[in-house]
Amino acid sequence: MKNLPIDAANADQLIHDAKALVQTYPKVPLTIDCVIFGFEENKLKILLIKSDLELYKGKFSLLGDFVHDNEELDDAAYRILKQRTGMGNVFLDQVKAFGSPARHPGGRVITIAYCSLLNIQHHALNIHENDIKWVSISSLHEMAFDHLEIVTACHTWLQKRIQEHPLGFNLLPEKFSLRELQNLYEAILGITLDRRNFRKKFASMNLLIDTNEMEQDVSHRPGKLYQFNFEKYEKNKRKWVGIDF
Amino acid sequence: MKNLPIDAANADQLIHDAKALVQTYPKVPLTIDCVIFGFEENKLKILLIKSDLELYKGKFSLLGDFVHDNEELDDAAYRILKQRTGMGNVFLDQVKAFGSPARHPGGRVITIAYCSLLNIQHHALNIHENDIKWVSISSLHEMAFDHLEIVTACHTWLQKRIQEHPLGFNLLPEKFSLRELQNLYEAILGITLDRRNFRKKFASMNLLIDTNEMEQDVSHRPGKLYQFNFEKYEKNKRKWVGIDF
DNA sequence: GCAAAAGTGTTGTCCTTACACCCATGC
DNA sequence: GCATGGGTGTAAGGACAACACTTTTGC
Repeated sequence: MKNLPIDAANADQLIHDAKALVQTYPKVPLTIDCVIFGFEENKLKILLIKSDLELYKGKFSLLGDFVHDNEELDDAAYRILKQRTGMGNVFLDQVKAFGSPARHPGGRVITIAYCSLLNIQHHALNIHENDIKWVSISSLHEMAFDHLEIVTACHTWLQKRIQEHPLGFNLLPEKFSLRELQNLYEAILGITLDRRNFRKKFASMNLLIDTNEMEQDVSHRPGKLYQFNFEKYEKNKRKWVGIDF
Repeated sequence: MKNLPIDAANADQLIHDAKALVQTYPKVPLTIDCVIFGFEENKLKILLIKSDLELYKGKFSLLGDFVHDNEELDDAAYRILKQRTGMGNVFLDQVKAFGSPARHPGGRVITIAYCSLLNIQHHALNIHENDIKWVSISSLHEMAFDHLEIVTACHTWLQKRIQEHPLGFNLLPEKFSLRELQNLYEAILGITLDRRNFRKKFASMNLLIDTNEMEQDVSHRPGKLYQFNFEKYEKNKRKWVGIDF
């Protein structure tokens, strides 16, 4: 189907009409909240800040901000992440919108939750502010607003995604041992895995590059260090078909 | 951690402060768009309306509306669905928020896409309006706004979900033949499946109830009709662990 | 009797699971 | 030499993929 060309004056009029229409729409405040995951001491952690709202004094809150005018949602999430951590080029994905009318005591605020994964030990990571902390997810029982619900949703999302996509490597140093990788999976999924089968599984994928380096400063036999072959993974992504529920 | 009780006057003050804060937040229009899937003539279809915006005259648009004050997002999606189809108690799930500044020609409008599955032949389905149509998803190449992108995201979402959860039954009559079920999977996934393996797969799940009824009015050997055992499924949901990418 | 789809089983391959012992290193 | 975790192989069972013929019904 081809449309006839619309002359410029008419197009202007139509856009003017569209703008007038949008003016009549009700408006709500819109924020982004980032659930920033890290992995440290074999624990899954999130980057949190003490709530700046007096009403939630002492409680932890997610890192968030409004979405600016003319800013893409993804860009807003990146901006928040960069402002708070100093790191760019980080894994980030939208998870879910939360918009319960009562979720903010000051009136309705819609928030879109983004999930981010980064390596806590990364050199570029740069957390100035005093009251920003890495908090173990298992120790979180209370948070400001509905942020515990948001964290739970993101954790569930992560548990699922990490089994289907090689996200977990974003939480590890560039070079890591198989033990670290397994600890990561066990921490996120909350289960224990058979070591031999775990190693066989990753060996059979042929997506780990042997760096010919070994762990340093460990008080036992050092393990080999690997890198994940993102390039190869991208080329051979599996087409996933299999009914299973 | 226990907090000391806060006296009522102080609490009022804090809430007042919170409200004052939220007043300062920038606001944007917020809508919900519903991608309503149906299955008819062995094709996956979506319920669409001709755009009411002059600028997109003749193009199809998703069914959407603003979110009302004090309305849960999920409730808003249900409201839109009910208004347009007459059906309640329908599968509905949030898929993704779309908020590109340029997605609406009249200015920034955030929309949250919801995905719904219903049975086109269901008696309660009640579509009055003339310009609302079931459109085959494979015939969609152009839509108003960014709605084609939204539809694509929902289709991808559905392809994934239908393999992991028994959603597909929402698109079929209560009683259905295995052939219909297979056609549904093939249409949604865009692949062909081995008939014997497909039947074996569902037989081994033990989640189909044999109704002892047969297809009527078919010009060949009639097939058995089954119902899905939602109750049993809910009881025995599999705990899904398996790294695979 | 013919067209059209229903219904059914077997085999080989692959993946997953369960499980136990020796090895390298630091102390 | 001992503690700690690294590294490896095998066998059994289960799931999946490939594949062809007979049966029932409408016309």
